[in-house]
Amino acid sequence: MYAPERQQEILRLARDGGRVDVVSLAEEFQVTAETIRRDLKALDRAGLLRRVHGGAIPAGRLDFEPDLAERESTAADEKDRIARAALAELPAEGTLILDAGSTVARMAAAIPPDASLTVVTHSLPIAARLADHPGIQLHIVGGRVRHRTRAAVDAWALRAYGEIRADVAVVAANGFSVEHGLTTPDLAEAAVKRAALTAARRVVLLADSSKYAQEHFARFGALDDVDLLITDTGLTPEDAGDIERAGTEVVRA
Amino acid sequence: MYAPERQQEILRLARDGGRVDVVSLAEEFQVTAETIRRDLKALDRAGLLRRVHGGAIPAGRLDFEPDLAERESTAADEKDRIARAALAELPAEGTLILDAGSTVARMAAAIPPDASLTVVTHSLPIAARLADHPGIQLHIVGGRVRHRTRAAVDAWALRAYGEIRADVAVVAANGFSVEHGLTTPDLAEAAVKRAALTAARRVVLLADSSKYAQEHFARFGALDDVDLLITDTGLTPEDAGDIERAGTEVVRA
DNA sequence: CACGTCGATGCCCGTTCATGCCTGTTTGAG
DNA sequence: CTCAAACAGGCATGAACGGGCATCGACGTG
Repeated sequence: MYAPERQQEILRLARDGGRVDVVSLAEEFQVTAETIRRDLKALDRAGLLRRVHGGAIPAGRLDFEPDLAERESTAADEKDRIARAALAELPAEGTLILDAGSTVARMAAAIPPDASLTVVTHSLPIAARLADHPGIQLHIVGGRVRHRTRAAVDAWALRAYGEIRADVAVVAANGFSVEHGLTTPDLAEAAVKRAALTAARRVVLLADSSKYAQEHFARFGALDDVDLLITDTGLTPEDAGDIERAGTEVVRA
Repeated sequence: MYAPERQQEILRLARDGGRVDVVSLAEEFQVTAETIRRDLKALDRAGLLRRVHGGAIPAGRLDFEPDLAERESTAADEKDRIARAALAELPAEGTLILDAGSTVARMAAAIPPDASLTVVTHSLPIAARLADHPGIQLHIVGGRVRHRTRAAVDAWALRAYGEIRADVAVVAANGFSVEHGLTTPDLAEAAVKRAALTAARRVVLLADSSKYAQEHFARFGALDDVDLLITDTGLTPEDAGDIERAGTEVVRA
């Protein structure tokens, strides 16, 4: 049996039974578990299956994105520390722009109940989290909602940010460096991020150290657009020094 | 059972029953409480559930009614029937405006996974629910978010609806009658509803029979702005007749 | 036909993941 | 205010994972 045949069959089994597991597939097709894993990985990349630990589930069967429901990764811990440190940078009252991103979301979730803020965001998860916060006047920025990030983008979002002026913007980036500035994989999202940080008097960037020196497709600003970078101790003091010389204050939480 | 499957099921149970608790989930799935806690934490981080001591409640509930035990569940039953009937009125493809409201939210949650639609909504819970639907191009309408209904209102929302034209709008009302039309308690919300139904070629009203002959503070349209009313069998045939004579088709689910 | 290439598969081994158990701390109901 | 239940964090364990390397057979070229 050829690999594509086997994968086809695996897909059928998965759709049929709602799930498959590596060990029984290996037994079934008389191959090793490694081979099955490679098959599942291929099907996962093709978007036909969703890989889970121990097996796979047909795509679309789960009505939420598991990559949003990130498990206990090691990064989660550092993101939490960054989020807590960021909290200290929030004004006691005033207006705040919150970018999309898991670290920002975590910070939003930790905003104390007695805070009194006006918050503007284009992130759906963050808005959902803050909607019932009694002290927060929430404004959602409209637009087309990207599936992967659940953030609003395009014309409505750009125009909305063009019409406001906030005290602080808390933004995230997939990559940042002194030379290439702030980057993210998606162009539409980059445009909104740029609009968001332009609309604020003070810009705070939350990014764990793994993002340093990364560059992605779309650039949305220079590092000196950022007034304060909050990151973790994974960033070397030398790198921190480079960034500070470029004019951005650095906090290593 | 894989962790994501279990989490999916927990989410379903939570949305279904309004709440879940750690101990019964642990029993139900034959795992320890620690594992359930980890699941709930993951779902909480993803913004799908709100963690509380002892369990969790679904994020973005429209109203936290004190006891949704019995009185709610009977109403829920009828709302579900209305929601299902409304589903049949959706175009196979095209653009759809969804108003805020629990019945509309139920309908949105029941949109089949193979649907291919463009959906515009100013309701945060509905947007959150549809954001990961693979076949739906979702647009969120921006604006100030009202705490009680978690819907966007005011200038941004009004302008957005003024700029679009949809095939169908599915709207809800707190009260409806032939004489006083469609009413709701909040003025700002009424303005958005009016803008939403003006932006659609066809207007479908979802309202259970308890809303009939009710009038609230803010009026956002006449009954003959509505092309089709979907309600439950609690509406008497005579009342239905009155409404149909006024030019609105009535479906009693 | 001989030889080199390449893709598929299997094997090995260090790493990660999911889960359970334990312990000290926090929470909230009475 | 008290106390049992719930929680968080640390640790242990076995299964699952994934990258690197070896093998094997199919294929193509000279």
